[in-house]
Amino acid sequence: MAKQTKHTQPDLTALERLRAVGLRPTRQRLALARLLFAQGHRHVSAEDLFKEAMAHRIDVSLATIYNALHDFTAKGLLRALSIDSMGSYFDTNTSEHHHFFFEHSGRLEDIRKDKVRISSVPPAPKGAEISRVDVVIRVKG
Amino acid sequence: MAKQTKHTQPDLTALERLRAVGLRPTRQRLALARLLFAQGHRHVSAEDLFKEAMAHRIDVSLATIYNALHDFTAKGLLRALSIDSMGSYFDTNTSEHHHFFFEHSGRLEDIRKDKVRISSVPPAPKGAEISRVDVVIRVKG
DNA sequence: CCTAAATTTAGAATTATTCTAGACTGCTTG
DNA sequence: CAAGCAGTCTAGAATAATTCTAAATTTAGG
Repeated sequence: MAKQTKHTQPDLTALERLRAVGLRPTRQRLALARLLFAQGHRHVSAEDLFKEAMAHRIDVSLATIYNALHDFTAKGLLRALSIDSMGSYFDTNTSEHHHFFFEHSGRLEDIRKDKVRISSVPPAPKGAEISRVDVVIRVKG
Repeated sequence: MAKQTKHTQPDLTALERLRAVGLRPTRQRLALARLLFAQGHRHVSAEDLFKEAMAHRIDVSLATIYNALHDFTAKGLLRALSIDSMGSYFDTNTSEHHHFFFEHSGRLEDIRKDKVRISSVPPAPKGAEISRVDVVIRVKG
């Protein structure tokens, strides 16, 4: 129970996480980071996080939620997802992985990278470089 | 030049397409279908199509553009895409295929199905059924 | 033609997100 | 530790994409 990959560091405190990426550990960023990374991996929208913060009596504005989500994403603490229209989601799992998307509920579920084998992809168009391959398995039912 | 798959029927008129899926061929649906399916496969936003219609002196409201895009999608004439946040796109290619997504420009490019080989996917969660597997290859540069 | 049901439309309303400008705060320095 | 500045936070206005509403129009059928 000591092994950690580059992308899974459950033991880091919110403060350590912010310091590690060079984000100033302000009161609100610390509080939000604690909410986001306390539990296992999650997919949250700005509104979700805002409500959660309110429930925890954390006084933070919606604008700050957006700022923090974007800052965290820019620094690699989160990964932005946009699978269905209307609304972005942020994934606390920044490691390489894929998703199930439940069409009726809009819910997302992680799929471990090794569960999907992509044995061939086309070469990147000239001048371009592949930055990521995202697989979304849409399910109904 | 006679072969056609279920999903590629370049010779159909707009009228035939609408009739085939049971949509009433109104003046505006016909005009929009002509714009959408005249040329090769495309990725258009509501705003794109609206501007294109205006350029062609087609008098249609933006609300109707949205209605038509959604109706066409529901009937399988289009496929909805949402890869980056802000803005949905509609793909005139409804056959099984994937996409390149150019991160800096936001442009999409189709990838033929056979160019991507997915040799294993996880089983659908119990009670669910896989409806589609979407692969997006994000490229930068 | 006449009617009923479907469609279109202008404009208001919603929703998600970003922007603005001023107030506040964390960090560095003296 | 006080001072100051850059970075951050916030309320509220502003934008942008999309949906809704209710009325006017059009299509399909007899």
